[in-house]
Amino acid sequence: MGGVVPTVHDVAGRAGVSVATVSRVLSGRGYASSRTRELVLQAAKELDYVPNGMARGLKTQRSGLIALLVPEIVNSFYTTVSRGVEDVANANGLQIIVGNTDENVAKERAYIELMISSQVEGVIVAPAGSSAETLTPLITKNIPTVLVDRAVAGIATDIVRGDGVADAATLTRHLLDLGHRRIALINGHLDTSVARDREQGFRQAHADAGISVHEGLISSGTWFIDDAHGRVGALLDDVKRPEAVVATNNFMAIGAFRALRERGLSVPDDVAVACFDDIVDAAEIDPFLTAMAQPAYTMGTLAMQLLLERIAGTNQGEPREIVLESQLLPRRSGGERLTVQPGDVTHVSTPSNATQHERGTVVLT
Amino acid sequence: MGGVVPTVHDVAGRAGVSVATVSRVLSGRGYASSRTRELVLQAAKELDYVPNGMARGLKTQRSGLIALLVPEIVNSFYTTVSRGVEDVANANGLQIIVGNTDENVAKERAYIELMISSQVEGVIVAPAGSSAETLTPLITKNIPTVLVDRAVAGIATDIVRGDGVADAATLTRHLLDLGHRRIALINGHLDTSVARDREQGFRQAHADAGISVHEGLISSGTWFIDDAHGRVGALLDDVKRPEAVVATNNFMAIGAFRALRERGLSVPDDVAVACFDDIVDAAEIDPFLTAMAQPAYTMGTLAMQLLLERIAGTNQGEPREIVLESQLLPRRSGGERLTVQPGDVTHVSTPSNATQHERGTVVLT
DNA sequence: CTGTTAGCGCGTTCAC
DNA sequence: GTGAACGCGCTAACAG
Repeated sequence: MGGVVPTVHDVAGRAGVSVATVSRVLSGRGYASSRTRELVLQAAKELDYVPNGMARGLKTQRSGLIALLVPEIVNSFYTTVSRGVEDVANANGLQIIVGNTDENVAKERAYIELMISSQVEGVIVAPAGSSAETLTPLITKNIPTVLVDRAVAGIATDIVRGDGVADAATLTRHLLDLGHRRIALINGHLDTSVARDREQGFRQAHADAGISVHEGLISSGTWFIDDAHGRVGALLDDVKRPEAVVATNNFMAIGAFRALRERGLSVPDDVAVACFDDIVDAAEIDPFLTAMAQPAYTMGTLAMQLLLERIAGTNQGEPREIVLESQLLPRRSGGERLTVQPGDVTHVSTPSNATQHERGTVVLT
Repeated sequence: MGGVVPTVHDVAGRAGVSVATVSRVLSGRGYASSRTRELVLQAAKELDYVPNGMARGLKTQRSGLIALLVPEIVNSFYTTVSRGVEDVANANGLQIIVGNTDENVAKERAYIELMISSQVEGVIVAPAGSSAETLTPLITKNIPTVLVDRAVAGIATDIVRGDGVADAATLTRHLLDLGHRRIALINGHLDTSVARDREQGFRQAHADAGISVHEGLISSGTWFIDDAHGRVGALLDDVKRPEAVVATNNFMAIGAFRALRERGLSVPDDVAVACFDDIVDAAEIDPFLTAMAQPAYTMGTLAMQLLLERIAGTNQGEPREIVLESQLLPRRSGGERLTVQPGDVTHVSTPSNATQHERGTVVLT
């Protein structure tokens, strides 16, 4: 049982050639007679030789690695984004390494250090905070960086995101149109651009409709289930409970459902619920939750494509911003009176492929 | 600005000391006067110095990296496993890099090469196939390896898995008890140990009850949504459709629901459905889908703990096998006549923590 | 077409 | 307490 990992020297010795020849044959670059080539390949296979990526990377200054930093890997929105990133990366001979920052700036900072240390060739990040400080090491070191989902003030890089203001306005208007008036907004951390944008859109839809928002029904906090659970619970225990709840991400909607279920309240009869980012798995089983679905997979693929151009140097221009359209998926939790017909596009298909509602128009800014 | 990544030399120059001193200070090993220490730290901070992991790894023969290979990263079962792995790894100063094999042996092989090349210190893998061949490079190179979820004949390593036979028997018995007789088994790839085990349990439950299985209702194929969708569809279009469908993973249940929805059939009135591996997000919104929930998070943490012992050399003994108990979550899709009370444990909580039903007894074999 | 050699950035002896 | 020098495994010049 081996135990010792073979190196180029071992292969060279076995094939009776020099290390340089081995390197040339295996990396495909440089000349080699078909006979020696054969010899080397044979020896490499016999030894089960795998090149040491560290040594190679140290020499070539290339790692073939792309870093992806997401705030919450168990959230299907981000797994779908990551599939998009991965598919494009792999198609271009790059591997991705995923870091889960847990919405935690300190963890994010640690990951960025690790990524720099790993000599990744580029980074795609959905930032946990609003501070540019965490990301600056990437900028000063000229490591190609692309943001997804969330913008950060003071960081001028390519970014692929949704239109938080417009999306929130659309979703809110949808609820207003359904007759709801006391609408709660369970928002994420105001540190993030999306949270601020979505609150703005929420207010705007009210203003446009000439309806005043209920300030007491607006709250912000973390993006997590538990936090939303607590906040919605408090609202429900109040004398005048909200008629509808808008959660600014899918996890917070789950928190809302938990609070409702605990109190024996039913959706949408007692309280309507709608949220951002579809929960595909749930919708597959029962298309119930009304959601503003961002094109997660497409976000990932586009972010990776932008990154590729930066890495290759194809594009050295000004930072680009791609704003993708979301799609309103009116189902039943909002109190819709629509009857869903079999075959209706009220749910999305396998997240490993671009989905129907992901044909959002690309708006370049 | 910058653009050039600083090295030990830059730090040394700025601090007016030698590279050796810089290395000693920053790695914490070796002596240094508090004055020079100060100088070095200062210079490093000013330059935003981050050590080159490749160079360091090349020298120390340590990467601080753990590889995790899963067949399908968008499947919540595996994301939950990966959270478990990550939490334990991080607590021990290790980072994980995740590879998505897509149930594809070739992709798995490529990833394993990459992982070896990356000099990972250990590997946790849910194998895509039944062949030991893909994994042997890890064994011959003495890279600590732990399997999760799926066993592979001929690979003698630590493994953490569920009890496929018992779990399938329990779930099947549950459906039989509810009165279903024509039960379809939509199985995954028989290449994998779990698929074989689950079929065995399915048959056993029938035998125990003195009821014969309907061979025409048993099928196997890939673990993917689309495949299950097609197979269930064919069954439904048959003259005598099944009364119940057991999907051997959560994704295949989704495929079943798709086929049912297309045909306007309702669950459980027209056809009952149950599956392996809970879909937590869906259950949070509505605890509907009856499932045999494996303790995914715990699987991840235990696998990582076993791996840590192998890496540290604490345990050099025989391969261990940890078999975790699953929990039957009888909800409504199976045709249960239970009325679910608010507060009932019919769903699980945040997957980033060990959940209630994950208190499975640990059975050591 | 092939072998010798230098050096990527770091940690680590060993002298001083 | 500190610096000079070597080598981890690999690739890229340069000779031959």
